[in-house]
Amino acid sequence: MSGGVEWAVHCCVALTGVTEPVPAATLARLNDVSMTYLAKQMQALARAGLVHSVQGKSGGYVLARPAERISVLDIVLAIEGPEPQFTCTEVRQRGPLAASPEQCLQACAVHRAMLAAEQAWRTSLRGVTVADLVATVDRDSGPDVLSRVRGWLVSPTD
Amino acid sequence: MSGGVEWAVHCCVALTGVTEPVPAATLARLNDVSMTYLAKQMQALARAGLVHSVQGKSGGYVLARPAERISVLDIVLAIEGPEPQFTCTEVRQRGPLAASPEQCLQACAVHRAMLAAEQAWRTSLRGVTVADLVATVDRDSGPDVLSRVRGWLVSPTD
DNA sequence: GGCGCGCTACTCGGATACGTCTTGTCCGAGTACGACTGG
DNA sequence: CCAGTCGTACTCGGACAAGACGTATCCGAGTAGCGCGCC
Repeated sequence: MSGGVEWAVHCCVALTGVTEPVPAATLARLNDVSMTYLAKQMQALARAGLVHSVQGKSGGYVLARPAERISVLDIVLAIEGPEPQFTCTEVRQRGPLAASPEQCLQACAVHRAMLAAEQAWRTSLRGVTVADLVATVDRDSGPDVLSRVRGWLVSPTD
Repeated sequence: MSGGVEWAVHCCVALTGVTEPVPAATLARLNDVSMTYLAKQMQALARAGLVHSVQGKSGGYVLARPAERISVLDIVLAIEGPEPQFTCTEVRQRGPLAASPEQCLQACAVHRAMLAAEQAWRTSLRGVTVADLVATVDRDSGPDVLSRVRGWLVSPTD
C-alpha cells in the first residue's frame, strides 16, 4: 500500500478542531516529512472532496466535512484510487480449454473470493472514522496531546 | 496486488485430483500465460511448502497437502510475502511535537485501524480453501469442466 | 534373459534485464492580505 | 480619516525526473527415464 496514506490519515486527524486553513508546509513540518510530496497527497484529498483548499496568503487546507463523516476508507480511496486491488484477467477464457463467454456470465470463483475479502477490508475501514481515531488518541494519550497539535498548527513555533 | 496471485490460485485449483506431477510448462499452456514467469510463481509456492516439486523427466508440481488444507490466504502470502500491506513509520515520534518512546508502547490508532482491516481481509481469505473453490466451480459450471482440465494436464493435446 | 551402467532429455532453481508504478521534486497560476495614495 | 488601487508574498495545482518494485526472461544444476552393453 502507498506510504502516503499514513501521512494523509495523520493529517486529517491533526486537522480536526482547527477552523482556519493550515498550509501543507506546516503539516509537513509537524510530521517531519517531505513538504512537496505531502502536498501531493493533500491535493488528492482535495480532489476527492475530503478537504477544502483555500489559496492566497494565510491559505491552506480545512476539513470539508465533520470528522464523524470522514472514514479511513475515504482517505485510502482518495490516495490509492477507487480501483480494486485484485483485477481478474479471465484466465478461464484463454488456453486450449477456454470457456465460452456465455459460460462466464458471473465472476469466477477466484474473483469472488478476492472480492469478498476486499469487501471485508473495506467494511472494516469504513467503520472507523477520523472522529473515532481522535477519540482513541484522546483516551490513550490524553486530550492535551491533540490540543497541543492544534495549537501548534495555528501558530507553529519551529 | 501482484497479478501472479491469480495464476497461482488457478493452478492450485487445476492441480486438485491430479496425482502425477504436472510441469510448469503444461500449466502455462493451459492458461496461455508466460511459461517462465508462471514457473517463478510455482517456485514461490514450492518454497512455501504448498506444492512439492519433483525434478527429472516426467517431473513437475504436485499439491503438498489436500486441497481442504490449502487456503487462498496461504497462496497469497506465498506469492506476495508475509509482510503486511501497511507499514507504520511512527510519524508521531517525529517532528517538533514528537512523542516520547515510552508513550508509544502500543501501536498508534491509525496503525491499529489498518491492522484490524487487514486482519478482516486475511480472515476472509483464510476461510476459503482450494477445495471450496473446486466445489464452487463444480456447482456453477458442472463437474465435467474440471475433469477435462485434469485429463488435459495428464496428457496435453495442443 | 537379467542386471548394471552411462547417456540423454527433460525438469526445476536462481541469477539476470525490462517496464511500470510509487516516490520525490520543481516551477507556474491564482489569490488574499497589506501598504500606499488620493480624496 | 477613509476608500480605492496596486504590489507583493504566500498559497495551491499540475507537470516533470529518479528510484523501487513487479514483470518477464534466460541459462545452469540436477535428476529420472531409457537404451545399450555386459554377464
